[in-house]
Amino acid sequence: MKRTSFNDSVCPIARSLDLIGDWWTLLIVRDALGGIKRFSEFQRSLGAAKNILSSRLKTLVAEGILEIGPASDGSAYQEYVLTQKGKELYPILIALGQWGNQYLFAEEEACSRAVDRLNLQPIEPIRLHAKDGRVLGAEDIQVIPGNSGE
Amino acid sequence: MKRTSFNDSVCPIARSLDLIGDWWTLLIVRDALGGIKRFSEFQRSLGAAKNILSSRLKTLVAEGILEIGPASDGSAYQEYVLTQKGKELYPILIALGQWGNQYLFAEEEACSRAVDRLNLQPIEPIRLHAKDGRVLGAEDIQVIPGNSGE
DNA sequence: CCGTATCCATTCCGATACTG
DNA sequence: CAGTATCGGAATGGATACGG
Repeated sequence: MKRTSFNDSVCPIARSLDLIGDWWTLLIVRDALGGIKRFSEFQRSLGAAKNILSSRLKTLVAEGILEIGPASDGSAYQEYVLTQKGKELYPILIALGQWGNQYLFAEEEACSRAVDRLNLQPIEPIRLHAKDGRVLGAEDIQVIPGNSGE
Repeated sequence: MKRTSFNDSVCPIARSLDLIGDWWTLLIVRDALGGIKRFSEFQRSLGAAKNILSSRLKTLVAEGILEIGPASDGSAYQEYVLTQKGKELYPILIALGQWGNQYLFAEEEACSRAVDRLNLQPIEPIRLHAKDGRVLGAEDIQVIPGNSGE
């Protein structure tokens, strides 16, 4: 039996998780956002085996999150760059990072973080806004099912 | 060999993914945010087997994302409610939902969505802000490593 | 109704060896 | 350097049966 797939679920969260909800893919995207482009760089940064890195990159390309381009430096090899669709995953990564930073690290534990490139200042915590500008907390949000509850 | 664990990584994204980066847990949190509390309700909503639901709930409780309380209705059974730590996962879910909604659904395909509870209006797209108030896009963000690149 | 225990198929992950 | 091929072990996921 296979894992149940969510790609025909009416819930966009479920459908997203079906694509990127595994342990490696979002880390690959994280590194790609950080400017990593080459196979060996991914491998070194992630510490993943080559075969699984290869397969993940392949599916990411197939899904239109990464695309393969010619190497920017002289070398004859390809490189992997994010598409627009892939770049737009960054709020998810930042949200994960902020949550992890808050709940999974000790006070002054060494910890990488995403910052404003311009001045290297930390990014403001994510806030969700309503149409009228109110800030929305967890209790202010409700889920309207598309059809079924799933 | 086991999966490599990221819980001692210096990257908060990796550490978060180590906890919640699997296919079921975030969906459980999604349902919990939607007000689901009982075992059978989770099971019906998720369509997951009882044993795997049971194990996921157990680890979520162990991690302090859910906690077990007495049933609010008359019944003698327990129920699972989100802790603060668990509730604060909602930006991640919303980010996933917004991304999925934009890139994984056809124009007018039926699709569940999270809305402002007060007036059932859609939530504004997530924007990241710098300390000085600028809106930050994917290119405006940089990752500063804690120690190693991982 | 709320889970736990067991079983089996599938998948995943990591190491290694190999090709161009 | 950039992958592919293969292999064994581990964990996962699902169905079912069982106990409180």
